[in-house]
Amino acid sequence: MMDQADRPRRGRRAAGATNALNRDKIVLAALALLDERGLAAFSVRDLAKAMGVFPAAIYWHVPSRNQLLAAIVAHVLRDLAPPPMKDWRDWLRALFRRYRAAVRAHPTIAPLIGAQLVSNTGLDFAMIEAVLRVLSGAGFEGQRLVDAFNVVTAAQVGFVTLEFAPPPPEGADEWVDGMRALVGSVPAGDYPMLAAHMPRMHNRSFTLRWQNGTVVPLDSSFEAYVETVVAGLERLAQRGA
Amino acid sequence: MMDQADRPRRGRRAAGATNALNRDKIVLAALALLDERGLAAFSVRDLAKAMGVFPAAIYWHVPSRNQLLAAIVAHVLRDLAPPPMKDWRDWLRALFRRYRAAVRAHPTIAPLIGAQLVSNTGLDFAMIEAVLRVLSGAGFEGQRLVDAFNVVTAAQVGFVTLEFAPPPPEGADEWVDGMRALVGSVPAGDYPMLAAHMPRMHNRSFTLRWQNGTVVPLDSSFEAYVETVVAGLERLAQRGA
DNA sequence: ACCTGAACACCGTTCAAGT
DNA sequence: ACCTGAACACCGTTCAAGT
Repeated sequence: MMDQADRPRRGRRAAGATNALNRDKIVLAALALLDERGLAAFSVRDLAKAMGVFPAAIYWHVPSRNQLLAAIVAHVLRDLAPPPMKDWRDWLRALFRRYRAAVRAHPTIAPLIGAQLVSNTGLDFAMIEAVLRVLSGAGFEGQRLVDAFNVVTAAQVGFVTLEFAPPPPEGADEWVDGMRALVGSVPAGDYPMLAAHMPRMHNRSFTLRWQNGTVVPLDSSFEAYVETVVAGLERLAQRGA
Repeated sequence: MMDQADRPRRGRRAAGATNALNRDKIVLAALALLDERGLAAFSVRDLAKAMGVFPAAIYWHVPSRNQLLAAIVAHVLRDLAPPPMKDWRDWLRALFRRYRAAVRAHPTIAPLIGAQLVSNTGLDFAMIEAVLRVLSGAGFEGQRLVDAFNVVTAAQVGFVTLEFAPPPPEGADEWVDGMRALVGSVPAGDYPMLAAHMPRMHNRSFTLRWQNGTVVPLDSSFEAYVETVVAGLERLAQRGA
């Protein structure tokens, strides 16, 4: 959205000066730092240190920490649109799986996705167009098409955001132990369903786990989620005017 | 999960000393501050100031800022389980709508929901049991029941997290203007579907808006989302063994 | 144009000391 | 038991100054 990096470059920096700072390098270095240490530990100052530069240097290329994080998210989520397919259901399935794979490759960004309206640095017109076309092919029109677009976007984000929600800071063993104990101490009298299914649920379902999707992926649940959304949209399309 | 507030109270504080600090009062004051100024502006120090106390006083009742935020989320999301209903579809619809209403009442907490695994301060066994029972009544069993539980949990969070994602800090008028301009400048030749539907989408669909759900609620899309998930689960239940 | 060096106005959290 | 007062080790961001 037009920042310093878009200004014309008339500098006389020689072609060999490959160690110059720029926005892309900053984004990549920041992403590497995030992958390594997590979001909670990420700071512009540490990023500057890692790049061998003063903190203020970062701010010549990037307007703020928040916008930097938005740019990182946009980078991780670029090129998600699947190639054209015959069946719109398959295309949506592919989209959801690609999205999950992208976040899984950089799971520390998961909480950033719903964190800001500003994630539009991408504002991927091609992506939106592709989703609209596919949903149109499924039979949606007018406001119902717009609603279906919003459904797809929300569905894309929902499961994955939760699956890769960050665990407590390392060394919080008390929390892990407490969580295990709590989950292991469900009174079967009061909660028979929960007690009966606990072997399958403990550390393997939302709100009953102490590790996130990087350690314990919820593959079968994710596939059920994808099928739910696809089947639901199919039904919604049939109901249409 | 057992913190200072759970210790036995043997103090001789008189019954009239109603201005004493405690965990509940801190949670409520913090929530009020969040509602007022937003998450980005929230600090423990400001909270202490607002309560007429030194920052360190907060830390006698609450172990950390993060745990305080988790407690706030748990408070906002308490008592979400709808009363028993004849039709499991109606029960799920009611759950999703109640969840949205709860977040809508305190929208600044939206980004916190997927932000931590530690939101378990609640760990609402009753809620989990209710969802399991309802889904069991719908025909899910075993691992498929667990998957369906995860689908419901993820679906609950997905749309609402996006709908109420925080806007950029106030005074960022350049961003709003830029966003408007960008959304208004879609080349119809390259993106015909997008251009055709722009009147319905601009500021009213994800990634093409500059205000969030507190200002522009996406009611019809949310209802479509709910129907999608319910219909999808219905289909999934029928497919079952 | 791009970066240094230093400063400003904050943070969350800890800890000895008071009562 | 509960809070004060002060300190520690950080932050994001700005800005004059250098090259």
